Amino acid sequence: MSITREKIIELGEDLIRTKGYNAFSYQDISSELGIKNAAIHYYFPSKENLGTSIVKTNIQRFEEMTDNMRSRGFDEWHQLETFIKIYTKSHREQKRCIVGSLGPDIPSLSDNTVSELKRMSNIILEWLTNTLATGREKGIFAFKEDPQIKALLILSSLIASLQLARLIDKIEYKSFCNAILEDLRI
Amino acid sequence: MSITREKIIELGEDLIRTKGYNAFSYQDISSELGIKNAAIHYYFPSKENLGTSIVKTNIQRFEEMTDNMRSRGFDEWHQLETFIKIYTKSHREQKRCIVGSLGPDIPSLSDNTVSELKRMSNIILEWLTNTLATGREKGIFAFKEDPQIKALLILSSLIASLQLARLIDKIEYKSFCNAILEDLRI
DNA sequence: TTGCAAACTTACTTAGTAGTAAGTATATTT
DNA sequence: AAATATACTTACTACTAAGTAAGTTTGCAA
Repeated sequence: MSITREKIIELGEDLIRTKGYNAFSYQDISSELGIKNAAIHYYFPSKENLGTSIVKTNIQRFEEMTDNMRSRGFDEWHQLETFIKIYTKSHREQKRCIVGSLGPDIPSLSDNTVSELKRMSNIILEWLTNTLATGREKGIFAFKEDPQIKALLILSSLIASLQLARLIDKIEYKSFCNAILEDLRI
Repeated sequence: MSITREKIIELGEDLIRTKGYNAFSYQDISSELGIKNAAIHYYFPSKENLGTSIVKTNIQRFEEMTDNMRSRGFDEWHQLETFIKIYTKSHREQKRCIVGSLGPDIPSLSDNTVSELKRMSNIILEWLTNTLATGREKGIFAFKEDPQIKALLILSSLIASLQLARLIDKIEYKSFCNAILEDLRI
C-alpha cells in the first residue's frame, strides 16, 4: 500500500476526531502533507471514500485488539480495563473516538459511510455486551441490569465524557473511568 | 420581541440539533421561513450571534424549568425523572440536545458561543450534582460514587445515548432511561 | 529504447458559504 | 404632513469547498 495513502487516512482520522467531518477539508490534509489537493482525490475520489476508509481502518484495528486479547487469554476484567484505556488515551490526546466524532454528522455522511459506522458501533457494542455477560457468569463482574443495557450505559458514558471534557475543565477523567470499573466490582 | 427573530432561533436550534452547526446554513433557515438570507443577518449579523443566542435561550429555559420544579416542591426523585424526560422527548423527536450537538463543533465555534456553551454545561452539571447529593442525604437516592462523578456519568449517558440511537436501532430507549433511574433506587 | 502505468501537479469548474451595501415598503413618532 | 425607525429585499462580494480533466515526472518492464 502507498505511504501517502496511509498518511492521508491517518491525518484524516485525526482531523475527524479533533475538528469533525464537516469542519475539515482536503486543504487541511494537502497542506499538512505537502501535496496538492488533487493528490488526495487520486486516492479518494470523493470525501465519502475517505470517510468510509477511515471507519473501515478503525473497525479492523478494534477487531485486531479484541482478537489479540482473547488469544492472549485476558480475563474479562482485564479486557474491559484495556478497552477503557483507549478512551483515557484519547482524553489525554484531546481527541474523541471515531463513533463519537462521526455520529453527530450522520445527516451529512454518505450511505456507505453511515453503514460502516453502524457496523462499527454494533461490533463494539456486541463485544462489550458479550464481555459483560461472560464476565458476570464467571463471577468477575456484578451488575443487575441487562448486559446490553449495561453495555450501552458504559459505552455512552465513555463516548460523551470525551466530549464533555472540552466543556467542563474540572473533570477528573481517571476517577471517572475508575468509577465505571468500580461499579462492576463484586 | 420580533416574531421572525423568534422563528429564526427556534428553527436554528432545530437545525443544530438535527444536522449540526457546521452542516446548516442561513439558506436552510431563509428558505424554510420564506424570507431572504439577508433578513437573518439583520437579526444576527453573523452565525456566531445566532449560535450564542440559541445557547442563551436554552440556558434560560433550563433555569426556568429547575426554578419551577423547586417552587412546586418536587422531591429529588421527581426532579430527576422530569429532567430525564427531556431526553426521552428528544429521542422521540430524533433530536440531540444542544450540548451534545454543539460540543463536537467547538473548534469551529466562536469564543462567545463556546463560553456560553461551557456555562450551560456547568449549570446543568451543577444542578444534577446538587440534586443527587441532596437526594442522597434525604435518603431518596442510593449510590456510592462522589455526586459529581455520578452526575457526570448520568449526563454522559443521556447525551451520548441520543447519538447512539441513530447508530444502533435496537436501542430500547425507555429501558435505558429506566436503568439510570433504577440504579439510584434504595 | 520505447511503452506504460503509478503517482502525482497544474489549472480549472461548479456550487455553496457567510457576509455586506444600498435600497424600499410600512408603521410609528413628532 | 414630515421625519424616522423597523423590517426587511435586491443584488452583490469574497471566499472556500469538493471535484475534474489534462498534462508531467518517474520507475519499471518488454
